[in-house]
Amino acid sequence: MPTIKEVAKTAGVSVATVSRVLNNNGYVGEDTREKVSQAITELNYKPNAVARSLYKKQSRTIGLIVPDITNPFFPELARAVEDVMNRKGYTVILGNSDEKAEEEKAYLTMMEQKYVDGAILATNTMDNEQVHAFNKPVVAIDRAIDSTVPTVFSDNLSSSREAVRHLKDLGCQVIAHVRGPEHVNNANIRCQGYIDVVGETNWFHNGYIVNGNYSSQEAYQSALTLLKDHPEIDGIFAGNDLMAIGVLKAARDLNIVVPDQLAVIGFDGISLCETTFPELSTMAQPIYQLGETAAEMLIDLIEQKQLTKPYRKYSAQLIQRQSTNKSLIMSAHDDQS
Amino acid sequence: MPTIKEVAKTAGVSVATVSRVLNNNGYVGEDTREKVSQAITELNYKPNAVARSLYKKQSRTIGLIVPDITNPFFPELARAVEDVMNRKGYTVILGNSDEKAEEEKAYLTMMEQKYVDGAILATNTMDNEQVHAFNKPVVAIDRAIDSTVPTVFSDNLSSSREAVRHLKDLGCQVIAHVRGPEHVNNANIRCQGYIDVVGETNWFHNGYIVNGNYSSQEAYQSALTLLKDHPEIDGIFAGNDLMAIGVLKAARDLNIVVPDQLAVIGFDGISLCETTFPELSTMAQPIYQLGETAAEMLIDLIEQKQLTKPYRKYSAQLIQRQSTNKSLIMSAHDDQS
DNA sequence: TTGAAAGCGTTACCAA
DNA sequence: TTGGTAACGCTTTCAA
Repeated sequence: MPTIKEVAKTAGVSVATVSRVLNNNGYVGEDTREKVSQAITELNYKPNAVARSLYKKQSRTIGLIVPDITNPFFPELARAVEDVMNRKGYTVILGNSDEKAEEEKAYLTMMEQKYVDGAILATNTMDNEQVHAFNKPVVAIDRAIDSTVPTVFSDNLSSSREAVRHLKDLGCQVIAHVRGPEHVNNANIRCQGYIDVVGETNWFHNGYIVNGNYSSQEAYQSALTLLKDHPEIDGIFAGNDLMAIGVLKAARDLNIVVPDQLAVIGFDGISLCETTFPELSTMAQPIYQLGETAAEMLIDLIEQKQLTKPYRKYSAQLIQRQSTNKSLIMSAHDDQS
Repeated sequence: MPTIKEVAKTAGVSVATVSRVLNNNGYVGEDTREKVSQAITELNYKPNAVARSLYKKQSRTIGLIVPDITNPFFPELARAVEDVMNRKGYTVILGNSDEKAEEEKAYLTMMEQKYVDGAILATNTMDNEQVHAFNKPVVAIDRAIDSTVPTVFSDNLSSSREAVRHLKDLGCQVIAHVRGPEHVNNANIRCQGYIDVVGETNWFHNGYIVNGNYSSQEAYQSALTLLKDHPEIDGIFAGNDLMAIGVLKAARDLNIVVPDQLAVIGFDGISLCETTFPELSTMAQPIYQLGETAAEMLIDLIEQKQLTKPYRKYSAQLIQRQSTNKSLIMSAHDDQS
């Protein structure tokens, strides 16, 4: 790879001049500019980004840390982030934290050492201390780290309420909840939304809340027990789609027909929902948009622009599919009669 | 962030000495080493990776280019790559190419400018010229770029044959194929595998091959037409799982019962297969392993170790689930009788 | 065993 | 309008 020096030499000018035409600043005579441009194309010169970074203390690189890219929620998010970053000339470093604090910490130090310009953290185990020790712009996705960290997230509370209300509207009498892990903030909020809607009913008790740890497998097991112990349940709100899929499986194994004996709704809006049978209703977060917004905010932060709104709350949208389809329930009843 | 200079100063030694203890090479007296270590921890010093890169012309960073991280095949691959890279102290840059040659080219030049140490290319549109212009170690995944580029891939030919043979063994009489895009190498090979097995049968003609472009949607449409036009079809081999899911949907819409009226098998082994109904049989590639191997090969290449085998072929494994489950077919017939 | 200094490829300041 | 040069933070050679 040719360096700026060689370009200067073949153009017969100094490196300073080459640098000027490269960055398009300072005065450069029209003819010299021409000579330099020629030399550049002739040598197929590409500026060395590392040398630039060293001097400028920035790298046009950002870090994206997710718990696990294998979790279907994150590829779409990552794609959105990468799309806007790429468009703006930034490069994305990807890290899987598995929600482990030490992993996240390791990524952050690595990023500092590499002069990363900022980071997007889609993670639930980062403490404020670490984030502030990381002395660069950060945007949190999906969870507020603390009030000083710009955040983009979904309105988990009202959306989960809406999900449960949807089940109610369908005519469900006894609605259970398969919740996510207790150490995950949004899981707690979604659970709260559920309680908000059904907590005061006369049938409600805590036994209707079981933990599925945001995992399809675990939700399957929990739902199996739950549905066996409580045949009266005719609606389930799962804290995410993965768990809802587990619930669907459990119902099938128990010969419980969804939606007519049991309505099921999930949360997140991952594309998996369309491949299940019956297709899964869900409170769909605008995943791509979340990622896009986070990326745009981070860039503004990096470029020292003022953020108009450091907190960006989106609401999830009810997508009704077969797993809570009333007309489907009706026709099923019709068939039986 | 403190620099090596400050460390040297507080330790009362030269930067050269600090560098020596940092890299653990050259002679350093026991007592000086101690002093330096103290200073390092005292200042919480972290070496500047960019400065290092500039000097060493390497960055402990590799690039991973995939067509689209949103395609369920790639998160697992990416995860595998990231896992081994992370373990070995490398950082992963992620790029989505959308199979566009110019995007890929742009990523490669960016990577050169950043002194990336090598790249893993999971892509189908890279021409040899570009790859060789990129003057760094490269490992291809899923497609041989050319014989000089180390590659890890699945044995698409024999695996697709096995898939079709599986359908035959089940007793399928007329087997169709929903193939992937024509410009994608492995799609052609998988199609060839299908032809190898059924091409000589008396019922076969080209109308039984339709294109689904590796997309669930398009496969759905194609399958709809195919199944309507050819009710005699009782087995479908789809070129990937996504398309198989589309086929499943089409069958459902046409009230064709899988597996007893129509057996369906996919290819890839993405986790989606377990969430469909009926659960999808597939030729499962060892996706994680492919990624792992590619990553390990790349590291060997970077560290100038001799590759024992520059071509690594894995065979996909038949995973039989409900969509081709014979006993299930049997019991279904029993039920009807 | 240690230090001085050159060099990695840029940018930006100061002079000319 | 241009060039010389210090500086970015590190590694390594050479000398001491």
